[in-house]
Amino acid sequence: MKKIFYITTPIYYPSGNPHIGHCYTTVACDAIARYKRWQGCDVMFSTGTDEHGMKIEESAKNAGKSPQEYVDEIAERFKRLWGFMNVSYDRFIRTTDDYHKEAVQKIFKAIYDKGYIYKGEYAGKYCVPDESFWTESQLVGGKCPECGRDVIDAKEEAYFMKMSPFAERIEKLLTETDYLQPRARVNEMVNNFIKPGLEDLCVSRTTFKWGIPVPFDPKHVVYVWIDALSNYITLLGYENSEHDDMRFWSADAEITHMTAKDIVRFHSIIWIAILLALDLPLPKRLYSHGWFNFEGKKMSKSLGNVVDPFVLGKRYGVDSIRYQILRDMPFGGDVDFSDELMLTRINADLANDLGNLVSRTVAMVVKYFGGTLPRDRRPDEPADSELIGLASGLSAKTDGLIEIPHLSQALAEIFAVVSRANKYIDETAPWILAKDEGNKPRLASVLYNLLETVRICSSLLAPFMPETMVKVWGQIGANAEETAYGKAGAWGTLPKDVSVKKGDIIFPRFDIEKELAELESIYNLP
RNA sequence: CGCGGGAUGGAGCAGUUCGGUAGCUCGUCGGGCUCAUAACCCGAAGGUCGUAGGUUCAAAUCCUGCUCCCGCAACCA
Repeated sequence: MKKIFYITTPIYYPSGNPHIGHCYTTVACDAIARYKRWQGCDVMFSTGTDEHGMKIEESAKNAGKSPQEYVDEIAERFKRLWGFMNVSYDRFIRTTDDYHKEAVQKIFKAIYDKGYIYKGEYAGKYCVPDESFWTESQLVGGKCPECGRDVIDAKEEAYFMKMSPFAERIEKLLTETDYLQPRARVNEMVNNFIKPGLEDLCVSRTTFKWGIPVPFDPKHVVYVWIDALSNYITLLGYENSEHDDMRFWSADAEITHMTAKDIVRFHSIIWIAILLALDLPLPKRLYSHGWFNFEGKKMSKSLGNVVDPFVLGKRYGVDSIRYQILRDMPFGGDVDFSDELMLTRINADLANDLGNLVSRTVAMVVKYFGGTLPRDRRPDEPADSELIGLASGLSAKTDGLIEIPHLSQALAEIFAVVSRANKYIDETAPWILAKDEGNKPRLASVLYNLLETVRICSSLLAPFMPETMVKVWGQIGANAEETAYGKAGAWGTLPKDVSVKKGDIIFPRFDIEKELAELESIYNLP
């Protein structure tokens, strides 16, 4: 039976335009989803937008639009970006989708009927003119963060979900399994939230209307938790007839959530409580990655340093951007993003190492053999064995790293082999072999070994850079069958008399100084 | 004493679990090569691993104090 694999991005809050951070999470999921499909798994890859709440209501009002018009526009922008970035999601959920709203009401009711939800009072700081509740930590200098005026202590009726029945099982999941990755976050969650005692969770509000009404008490709307987190199951068909894919949320499914570190709490505590309340299986892994900081500072719109993925993708190529963000985001921590770092990475790895390797290999097959290798061969065990060993053992390594998922390291392993291949060219010096007709069989072996190495590396890179790797295959004469998962570890897959085809430069090299100046002027446009 | 993470050659990072000659990429300098995208290959310089102590035959790694940076602190990917 095929392995069932489900991977999710968070559903993004469309209070602004999507940026490089959204791109990272989504492209990482995309690479994993593509890799899993390539391995032959039954894959579901989901993303979407979280469209309810007070902020949306307000942003819409400020823009002079209805909330629905407003979110329609922004959801469209997210979809456009994912299309542009070649994100192969299977399903895009919007929390304003009818089937989702219907299912959330049923979920809310179900948890209520089990006795886990009760009516109580929400106490907080209230700004009278803005009609908004704030938490202590949201206040700016003790004042309303929106308008800067004084706030008062106030209470409102609200529904709460009990957390204590689940605390022990949540703690066990975090401390005794590999669910939450990286491990360092486990302490953060346990020490900050579980040890002090989980507070019951406010799951409804009455101060705004833009949300899903509580079915048995419609002056309340369902607050973010049950609404947004449930997307992971409603999009599979839970409590609705729109979809029928609950096999992805079964005990047989390998369920992976990917999020940035800021929403770890929601996925490691609240979401687990909801699932336990519903008696549903628990996901296998929550991978939380760090942030992109822009030259040391956190990205934010107010600092004006939000990186626009459309600009970068158009200028440098979508695959190059995909590669750079996945390669430079290490496991766990934050990373500094800068245009210079990005261009350096693209030049060094993609243009100089990989692109140039393809280019020089293909050029030699054309130059020395007219584009088609002869069948006569002379292998040389000692000289070839290291390269062949590394290349044919590569997929076993990346398989393991994708599993964890250490994407940056997986890419590093692949590029170590690319580098080894470049070195192999120097060691074997094909241009010298070419001078002696008697060495032609040896020369053919060398070039074949290079083509095979490129075939394996490009197959493994295809989930990360889907568009350009197809171009590579066109040049080295590889077809779909030869780049299949089963052939990634099989040396000698290309036909002996393989034909290559020279093509355009796959990854052009950029003049960094010039590009930095150009980008500067683009970003400084009014 | 709210919780957690970090500080490693000019830049960006790995190594810290379980102590044993300090590693990678970029940059710099020198050399090689000419198949290739001014690419590729080889070599070199450059670090008292934030700081002060402690444990040990031996500490980037373990322990203690301190300094600085960052995140979280109940809706920021």
